[in-house]
Amino acid sequence: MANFKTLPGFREFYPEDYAKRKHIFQIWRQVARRFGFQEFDGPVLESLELFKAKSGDEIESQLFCFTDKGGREVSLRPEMTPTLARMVGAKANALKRPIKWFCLGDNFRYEKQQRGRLRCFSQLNVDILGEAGPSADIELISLLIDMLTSFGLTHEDFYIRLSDRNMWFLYLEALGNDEAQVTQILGIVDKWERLPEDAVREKLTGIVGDKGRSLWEAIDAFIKIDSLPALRKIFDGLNVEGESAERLQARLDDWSALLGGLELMGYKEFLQLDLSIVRGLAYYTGFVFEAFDRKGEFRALAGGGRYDTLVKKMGGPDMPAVGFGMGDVVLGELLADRGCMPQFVDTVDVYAVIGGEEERKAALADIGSLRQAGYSVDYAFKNQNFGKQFKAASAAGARLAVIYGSEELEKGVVKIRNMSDRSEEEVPRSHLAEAVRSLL
RNA sequence: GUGGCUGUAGCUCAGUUGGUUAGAGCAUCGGAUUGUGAUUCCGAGGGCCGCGGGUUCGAGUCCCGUCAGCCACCCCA
Repeated sequence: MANFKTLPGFREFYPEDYAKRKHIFQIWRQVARRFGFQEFDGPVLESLELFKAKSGDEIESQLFCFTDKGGREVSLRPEMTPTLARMVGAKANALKRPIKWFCLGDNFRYEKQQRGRLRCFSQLNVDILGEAGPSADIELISLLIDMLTSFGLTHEDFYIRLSDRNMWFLYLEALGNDEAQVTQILGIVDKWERLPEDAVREKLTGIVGDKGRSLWEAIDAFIKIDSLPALRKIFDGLNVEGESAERLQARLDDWSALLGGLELMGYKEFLQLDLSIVRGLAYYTGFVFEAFDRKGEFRALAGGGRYDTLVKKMGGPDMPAVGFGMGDVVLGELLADRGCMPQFVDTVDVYAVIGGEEERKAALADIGSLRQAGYSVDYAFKNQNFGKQFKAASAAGARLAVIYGSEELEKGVVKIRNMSDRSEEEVPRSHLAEAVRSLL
């Protein structure tokens, strides 16, 4: 026995834990459907190449991958996006736009586990494909906020940090950097807070030479921007002209639309413009966002953004896309911390309290009927005194106890006890189902 | 993958400078209690002290290794 432990990073769900996960899944599904998204799923096991194609060869060290019996290099899925991109790409011409899909399933990453990070976790993915404008981003971010508030969280518990890789490109190119340099610089921006300042300056100098010093100042100023007016202002100081000026203006208009739309929907207090978010891997192409708890005690709750070029890269047609992922692990920790987790495992409607062996016959007959009528009913397998049975009824969360005592059965009745207010009434056994229905 | 800390019952923890058969509370089960959810009382089960090796007359205790967990890195799709 003692030798058969769960593998590191894999969880077992005892009923109490399962109830918590089920609660999370229920809200995820409920809100996604409220927003008109359709649920899909793909294979848990895919070819290793699929994930390498999206993220590069280096990803292999973090994949739960192996060679199968047919000699195929395969991997448990670390995320849904490549599968989604393939599925959408394969039927792109037949699918109604916009494509609004979500998926809920287990994902696997071969990493050393820590709090908030396991090797197997459930993740919700929500994506909109086929819409390039900010309406899709608005829809997705409002869905994310609505989902978190549906768990009982408020703007005092979490917020969304909004950023934009496009804006970074416009800014850094206006400062005279080419595309390759910008990509490298964004890799440093991602680590801006975590690396010591000297190390950051050194890396910048490595990319742009003597301009490293002024570039550091410029990036530091850009990261500190926390409002749209401040963003406009910083570009005023740079003489952006011609085609770049047009792209800049269009992008600023997108920002107005995004923030304006989310404010109209009542989500202003959840939003924070924060350009320090660029998100690690380089396939994000526009708005990016992450949800965090306000106190900063936990890892990111959710993260996502635009990936307008990925579907094509994965073999499909040109297809703008935006999506986010949210795992059950960090969310579950935050919900528990804020008292937003359900207290009880599944409960029953009725608990039958049985006086003895003779009474059991009548009870079993009625229990069968009640169950067929759709009520959940539980009862003790062995004869026990009433006190124990009421205790068990209470522990089972029963709303009603139906009492089968010799006195009642002689009169052809049973006693129904309302477990919450302890009131009791006698009803004829022939009318039990109706009585239960009216009391529940 | 690297480093630090921690492993005793299902849970929370005691366990003396190394010394007899490893304890408590909670939880579980049984009983007091075959007509009502509380309280109380009595009792029971439950441990290769993470695992392996070493030192010693003797190891839960000291040493080494290993595994697992936590924390910080790396990474975070």
